[in-house]
Amino acid sequence: MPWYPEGNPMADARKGAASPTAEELDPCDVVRSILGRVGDKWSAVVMDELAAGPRRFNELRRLVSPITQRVLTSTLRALEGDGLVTRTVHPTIPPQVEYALTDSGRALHAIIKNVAAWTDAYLGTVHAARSARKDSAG
Amino acid sequence: MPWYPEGNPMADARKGAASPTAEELDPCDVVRSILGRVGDKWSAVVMDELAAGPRRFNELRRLVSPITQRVLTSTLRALEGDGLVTRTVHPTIPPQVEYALTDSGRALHAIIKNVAAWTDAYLGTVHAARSARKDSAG
DNA sequence: CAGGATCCGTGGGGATACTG
DNA sequence: CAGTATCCCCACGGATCCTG
Repeated sequence: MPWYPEGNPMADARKGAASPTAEELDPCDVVRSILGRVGDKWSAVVMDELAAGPRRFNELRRLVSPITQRVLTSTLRALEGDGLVTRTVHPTIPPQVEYALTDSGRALHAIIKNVAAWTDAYLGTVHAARSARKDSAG
Repeated sequence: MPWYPEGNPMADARKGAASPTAEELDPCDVVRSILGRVGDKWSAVVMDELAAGPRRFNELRRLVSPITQRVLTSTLRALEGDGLVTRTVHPTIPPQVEYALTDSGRALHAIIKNVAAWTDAYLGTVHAARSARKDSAG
């Protein structure tokens, strides 16, 4: 039994098109959006850094290296929007904002680590396949 | 210890920019590319269908519903290029092509199912976070 | 049946400048 | 410090037509 819709997977789940009442919301769409989230360019890296403990914005910016400030912001907003990270503002001067993983974020991060383990196990297979592809392509 | 590079994650790993000699290839880049793969719009769905058994092209096309032929082709090529699925051509008339998961593909699919399980467990959390976001936005 | 070739719109993401 | 605002590029994905 598939976890994705028969007719229109994902659709505009990330835009919240029809705003269903949570119980009507298809888990399939959520799975797809979550896969898309951890599959985007930086979310997984950010989560992995946050797994070590709460971090501040520019701290993350440095840890996640060549990420742009604009992209880091939108990445964090997206993660926050799915309840994977929390954003805590300390009203000091200068402002201090701390980002941290939630329980769900931590659980999802564990799965990401499984992908890392998978890569460790199948690195040879992947590389062989890529080489073969390169081989037949010229 | 992070599974991604400090300086330049992903980079152009998917293009095979410098064609490293397999041992020099950073596993980190591979993790990112794999996450990107299962995070794209259709790969996970295709793999889930293939998990039930080998399928032919147009068979998949119907199962994965509104996917375009062009996109299904490129998705399958990408999966094949990473050694996640095999493509077997039977020289009949009309031509018959069968796609199937490899061992690594099956293992990766298992992880994807974990994400589905995660979603099942945290669906409420995710929805609550999304509602809250919607709440403060509108 | 299983694609290849072509055209095109959308938006993810990079660079840069500015602000409370 | 922690963002917001703008501009821009191009890869992803959709639509359509054509073929061995």
